[in-house]
Amino acid sequence: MFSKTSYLCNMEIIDINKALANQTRLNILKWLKDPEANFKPHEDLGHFNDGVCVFHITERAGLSQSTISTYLIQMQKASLIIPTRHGKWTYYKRNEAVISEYIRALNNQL
Amino acid sequence: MFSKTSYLCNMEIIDINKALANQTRLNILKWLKDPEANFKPHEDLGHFNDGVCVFHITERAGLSQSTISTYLIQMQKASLIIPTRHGKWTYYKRNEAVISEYIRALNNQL
DNA sequence: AGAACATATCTACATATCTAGATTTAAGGA
DNA sequence: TCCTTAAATCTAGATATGTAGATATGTTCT
Repeated sequence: MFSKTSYLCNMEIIDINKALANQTRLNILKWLKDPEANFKPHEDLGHFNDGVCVFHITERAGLSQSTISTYLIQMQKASLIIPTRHGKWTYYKRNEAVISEYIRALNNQL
Repeated sequence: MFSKTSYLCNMEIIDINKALANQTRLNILKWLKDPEANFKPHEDLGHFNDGVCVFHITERAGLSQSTISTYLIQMQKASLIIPTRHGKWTYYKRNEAVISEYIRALNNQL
């Protein structure tokens, strides 16, 4: 049988390190840890269950919409965040399982 | 008073993430964890107290001497490794204090 | 001093990343 | 259906990274 924990392979760790090798992307991951503290409440949804929408992240980061969209997709490909579509908004939330597995992997391997 | 532990600032974490966003550099850091297992003994010195010389790391990595030298200097600038000159050889060993501080910082901040 | 060797630096080129404006796609509302 | 808005994709130029060959520097040996 397989263990319950998911192990990250080398390549995935490299992709995560690349994603976190940029101040804005690192900030985004930290901001998403506490959406209430870092973003204004989203009027149409009223909660942060699925994270924060691209528009608000763009606003907070101060870079262009296309740049932030590109960053978020890169972070999503590295499995750091999870997108959820609500109507015309895309919400991104942290993938806590992968983030803690990543830290555990560094602890063991580094 | 200041705490005894040294804290890594944001910029240093980014530099470490950049250094670790490459398979060869990540490998080098892991290899240096156990020089006996990963490198042949150095004839002229007979121990690994100061790590492993560039020549042996180059040999193990299979990239050019100039590439590995460049990588090692980048890792040193990110404080991940410490160079020691013995005659014509430069030995590099892990900077364990920074590495564990880095992991601790990720644990706290990520 | 001169030869030989280990490492660092310089130069160069290919590829990747950063970033934004323009365009396209998808969804909602008039 | 048409207009508006949010987000993704396309295009492009500036900058950074990956990587190696050539050269310079520092050290040891003869």
